[in-house]
Amino acid sequence: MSTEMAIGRRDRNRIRNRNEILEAAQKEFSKNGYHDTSIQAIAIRADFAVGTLYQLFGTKENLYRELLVDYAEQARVQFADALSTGKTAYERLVNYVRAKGDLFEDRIPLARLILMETMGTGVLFKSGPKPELNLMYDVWHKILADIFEEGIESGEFRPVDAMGAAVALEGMTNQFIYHWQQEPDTFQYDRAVEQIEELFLKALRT
Amino acid sequence: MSTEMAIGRRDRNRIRNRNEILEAAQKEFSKNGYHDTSIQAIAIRADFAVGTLYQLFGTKENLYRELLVDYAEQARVQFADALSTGKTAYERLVNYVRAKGDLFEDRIPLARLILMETMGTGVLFKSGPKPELNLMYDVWHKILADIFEEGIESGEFRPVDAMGAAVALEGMTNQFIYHWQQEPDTFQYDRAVEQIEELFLKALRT
Amino acid sequence: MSTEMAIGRRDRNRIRNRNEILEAAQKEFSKNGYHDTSIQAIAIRADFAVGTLYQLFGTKENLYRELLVDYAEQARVQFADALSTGKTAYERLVNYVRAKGDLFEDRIPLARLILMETMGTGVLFKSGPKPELNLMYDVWHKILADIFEEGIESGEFRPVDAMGAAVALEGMTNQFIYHWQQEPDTFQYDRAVEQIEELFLKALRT
Amino acid sequence: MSTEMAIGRRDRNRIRNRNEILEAAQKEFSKNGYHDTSIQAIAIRADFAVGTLYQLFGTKENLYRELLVDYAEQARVQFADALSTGKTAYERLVNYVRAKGDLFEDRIPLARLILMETMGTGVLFKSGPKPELNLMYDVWHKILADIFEEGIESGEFRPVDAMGAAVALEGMTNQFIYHWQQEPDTFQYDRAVEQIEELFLKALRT
DNA sequence: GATGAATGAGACTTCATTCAT
DNA sequence: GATGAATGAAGTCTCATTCAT
Repeated sequence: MSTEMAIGRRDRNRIRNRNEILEAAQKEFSKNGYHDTSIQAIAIRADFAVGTLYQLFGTKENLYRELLVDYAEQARVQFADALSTGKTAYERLVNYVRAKGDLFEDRIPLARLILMETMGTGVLFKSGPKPELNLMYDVWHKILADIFEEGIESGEFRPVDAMGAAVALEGMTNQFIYHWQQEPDTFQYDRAVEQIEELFLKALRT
Repeated sequence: MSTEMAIGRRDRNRIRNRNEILEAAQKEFSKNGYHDTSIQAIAIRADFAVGTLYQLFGTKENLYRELLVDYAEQARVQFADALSTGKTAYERLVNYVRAKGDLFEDRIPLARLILMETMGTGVLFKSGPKPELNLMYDVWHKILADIFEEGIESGEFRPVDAMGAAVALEGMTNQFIYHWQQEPDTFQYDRAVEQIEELFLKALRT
Repeated sequence: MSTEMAIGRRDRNRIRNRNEILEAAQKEFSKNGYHDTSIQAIAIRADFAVGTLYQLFGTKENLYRELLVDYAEQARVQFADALSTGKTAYERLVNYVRAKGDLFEDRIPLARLILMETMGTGVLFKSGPKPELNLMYDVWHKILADIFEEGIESGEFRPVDAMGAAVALEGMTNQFIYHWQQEPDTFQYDRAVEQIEELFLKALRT
Repeated sequence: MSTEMAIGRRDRNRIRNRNEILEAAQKEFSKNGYHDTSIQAIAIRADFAVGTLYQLFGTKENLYRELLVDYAEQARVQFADALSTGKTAYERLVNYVRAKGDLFEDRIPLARLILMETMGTGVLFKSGPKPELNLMYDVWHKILADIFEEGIESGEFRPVDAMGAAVALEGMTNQFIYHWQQEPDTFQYDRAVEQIEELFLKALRT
């Protein structure tokens, strides 16, 4: 009835295949990293022929990029949501930290890839600009800085450097997430949230 | 008479060659990362034959490992030094943060490699144990945690989770270093030190 | 009532499609040669699906063959026409040389393909017999030889080896055409015709 | 004793390998043409590993180019020799025609490649300038034209267009060589030489 | 001990061809 | 009849590693 229903079988198939391939790619790339993952391996896991991956994604690098961009978009949406939920800046930031943990929990295998790319050590960073992925670094810093700024202006926070606070918060969450990945049995992310509050956020309040 | 004096021309040569090769390897690996650096490229830059590299290091992976272990040892020494300088835990931690920045400043090209490896996304983390490099992650966390513990026991710091504080501090410094690498013109690491004090360390004091 | 009148819409469509595809194929093959032209590229230019091309032509090689055969037939007709126009053998041969130039002028992009194939270096010559294209080589030599023979028998030409004369004439025209393609700005084919007369044909006359 | 004796074993090996590979490449390329010959096939015939071919020649196209350039140089030398032997321009040209036949007889498999490239339908002509191979087309025309010019100036030949005569002669020889390749049992190149004299060269004389 | 030519497994990518819709 | 997504064999090229000199 709607225009969206006009999406044909062809297109639906295409999208389904695309997603299945991205799913397989995510698992393989996360396991061994970009260079030690072959297109063959992804194709086998996805149960498609190599040619199909190339028809849909063009190059290995592009498949990888699409994977991260897909994920970055999801993240952006969820984080924006978290950051707009809560009365105070403090609450919003806690929600963000929690959402970041949730995202990684849902898609644990992607965690290493994301950390790698956001830390600037990844594949995509080598070749020129990568506007799609800026979301993951610059823009996130900026968005967080805005929340800190808000809190400062409303008198909720001490007058600190908002961008510095944003960088610090990002660093902490990343490191806690990494720590959590390394020792999933003895460390829960819930404790990370608590500690970030305790060690950092509370101290910002006036 | 001592065994050390027994180092002959042979061994001295070997060591000199080893260092020249590691120097070249550092430059090449830092430029393009592990996978996009070939042994032949390193050999050319070092002005040795590939066979010589294989005689001294066995495999490409091992050459890379030795490089990082070398660096990790330097870092360990410098950090241990910084962490034992200063009267209070607070001062020692500030010295550590400063020393970390200095280390990266001295050897900027290695920075990406280190960040990559310490974030767990590097080559060496893939396969099995990597005790030498734990220095770079686990052990550092532990050493920092000990300092926080000291500060807590002496009443200098609030009774927080010491390991949590260590993780948080590592995360912050890494992120500031990364930020600094990205925007070397507008951001000085000195400001990072100040902000880490302002946002984090001061708030720990009783 | 006749079978020819029985050509229905179906068949007319089929022929129209066939021609559109051949047109596109000609452009693509001429641009990049046989091996560097893909069926998909032809399909896109012709605005048909690849499946349609395969339904009509079976294989890539066959599509190519049909293209050349089509062209060869056109050429045969035009050359036969030229060779039967003119009172003397001399005139007929001049007409032929002119017609050959005209043909290449009309369909310049095909020129390289034809030269390639007639020089025996093309795709179709590789595998076994290729009777359709003999038109383009053996048969042409023979037809020309017949004209020379006629001229000799009628006393118009000296008693030379007719086949040798035919081969020589073909070689000259091909080389002039090639020369002309290489330097279209400074060399006109009209001059080629004059020179072939001057250097070769006139000398044959008694 | 001479400096040439200073060529070491290494270099001698390298040159021998190079030649063996070129030999194998010549056979394979001549059999199936550039595109239908794989580096694998050449490597197997030459009894080297693929990597060795790549170490010595860089790319497939370059291996092919070297092959033709090597050959072109041989040809240039032999033709220059033939063209400088003989008292009259007529004799020199006959010597050239004969030398051309000899060259092709010695290295029959290369004939198709050479014709293909000199006719401008080959692989190397697609991508920009190819100065090395100009020897095979432009320069040869020019050199021949100079001989005709000489003959004209000395009064030995009629005052015809020298470049036209050169083009005509090249075309004839090429076509006779091709004809000869096609029917090696019934047609000897000796007859080609005679006929070129009879049909073309003699008629130029005053 | 040093050398570097030789190796060959394996990676990415293309594209002629098929076949279910 | 027409479509074009899917296929997978095959090709080019790289590079870690070896070993005869």
